[in-house]
Amino acid sequence: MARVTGDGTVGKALEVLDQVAAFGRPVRFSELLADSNYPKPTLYRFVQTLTNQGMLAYDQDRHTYAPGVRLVRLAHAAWSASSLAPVARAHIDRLSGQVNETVHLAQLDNAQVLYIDKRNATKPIEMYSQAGKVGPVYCTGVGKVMLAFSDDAVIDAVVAQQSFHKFTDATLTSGEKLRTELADIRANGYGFDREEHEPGIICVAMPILNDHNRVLGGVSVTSSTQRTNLAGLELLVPFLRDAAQNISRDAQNWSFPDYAKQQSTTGI
Amino acid sequence: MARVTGDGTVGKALEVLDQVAAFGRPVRFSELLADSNYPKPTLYRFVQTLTNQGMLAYDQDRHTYAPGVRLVRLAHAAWSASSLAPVARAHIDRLSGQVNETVHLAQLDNAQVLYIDKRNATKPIEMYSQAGKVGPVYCTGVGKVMLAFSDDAVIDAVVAQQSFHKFTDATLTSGEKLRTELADIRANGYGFDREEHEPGIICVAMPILNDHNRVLGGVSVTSSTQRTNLAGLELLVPFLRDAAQNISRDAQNWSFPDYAKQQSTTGI
DNA sequence: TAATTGGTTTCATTATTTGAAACTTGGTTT
DNA sequence: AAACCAAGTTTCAAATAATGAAACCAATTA
Repeated sequence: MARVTGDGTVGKALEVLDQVAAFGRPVRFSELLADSNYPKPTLYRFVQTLTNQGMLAYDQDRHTYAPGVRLVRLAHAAWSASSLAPVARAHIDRLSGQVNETVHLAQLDNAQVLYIDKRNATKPIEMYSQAGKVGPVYCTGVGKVMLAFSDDAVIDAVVAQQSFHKFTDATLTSGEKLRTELADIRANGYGFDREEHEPGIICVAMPILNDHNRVLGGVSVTSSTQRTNLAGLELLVPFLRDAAQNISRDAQNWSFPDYAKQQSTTGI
Repeated sequence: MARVTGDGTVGKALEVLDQVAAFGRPVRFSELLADSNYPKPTLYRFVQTLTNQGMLAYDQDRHTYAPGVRLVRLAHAAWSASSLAPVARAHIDRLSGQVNETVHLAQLDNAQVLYIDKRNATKPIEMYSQAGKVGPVYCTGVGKVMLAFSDDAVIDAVVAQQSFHKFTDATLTSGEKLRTELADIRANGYGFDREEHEPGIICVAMPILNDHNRVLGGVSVTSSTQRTNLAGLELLVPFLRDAAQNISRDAQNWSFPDYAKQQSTTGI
């Protein structure tokens, strides 16, 4: 369930891919090697293969590797086929208008929160710069609500992988405290971020569940202690619930039937 | 150089990943199998591995596979580290304002044009729906200019992989014609799309070259025959050239020095 | 010119992948 | 309910690919 390093060669190669991505900048082979468990020729071949495959891009002038553009194409597919984003778009827009605050749509990726879409009440959308970002599970609203409604096995695995870094005074700093919070969230049906990640930043979050109560994702409304408070955010729960239910419904109705529109006209 | 199916197990697994992505919707295992060269257990294990790794997402209720969210995270890294987009952003914005037409930023991915960023003069940006899209090399402005300035080996490989589907009356329908056009483009320094992909849609495109004359990407300004004509677009070449040169300069200066800003504050 | 660093190739050993066949599971038909 | 069927999963010996120590090459640097 949780990602296991080492299903075969493929797993190792993808590990290397993650490693390159983690640098956040072009890296030289020697830097990767210094940072790697693999012996030189092994790492070398992985990097070669990934480059051949377009998953890494090699800069001949600088002798550096960076995540390749093939990923962008694949992500486009991921974003439009697998994620909730396209289905949720209209509902996120609507919610954003109703609450006039920042709205996030997220899914779980391994033991992390992955932000899939975002509406910033004021500024225009800066999608690619935000979608794809990851955050911690244990101290974000969406993270906690998604985890709260996951299977026990997933909860165990994810809790075990949290760092519990103390971002603020309110950060939950142990698996115990997190589990207590998760129970509260299950009881309530929604959850808060009480300045646990960033001082002054609060949010209310709602899980998106399918008919079998499986977690599809989460939505949240974020604000600051200057603009409102937890009680104020709680007033927005009905809007959040509506959005979550609508997204869930659409996500489930969508699926199979219509793929006539597979390839739209180029439009580019 | 060009992507070769079958560097080892990793190549095969990524091939399967592409296959799933190509469906553009969640697929069942049996559909993949019907569409695959691999025997059942082999394909099965690839799909398992990719799912374990988060590169595919399995829907337990529908028994379907779709590109996984891990790709979105990796693509975020790709987009911000490898692609020109972040560096080019400001220049694309500026160009868009100057010409008041749709502007595209693209790179080559294998034998395809991959759109990395876009500015739509009028409507607000719809990034995710556009960035990540792919188009043909032989009948788009950016495709042709990027190819024109590529190494001979790349040209040979890419030309060999083009379908030369006749989209319009103006579409170049053979490798010969394309090569002639590429020579013209090299002589001129820029190129056009003369309604070759879609009737009524024209564009002027400029390659983005580094100091060693290697192709980093391409920029283009698109319009319609209703709004202007090729001569009109040609007037915009100076703006395009400026943008391309500025992007190139920034792309080369950027790189190593500054990665203090590695992890920005959460900002989410 | 020697030494060093960064990158690439070789090759025998080792471990993994492979796929035909057999099996299980869940759903459908009679 | 029994028989059937299709979809998905596991087994296991043979075939293949991955591994990494060592050696090699190519630029720099001392």
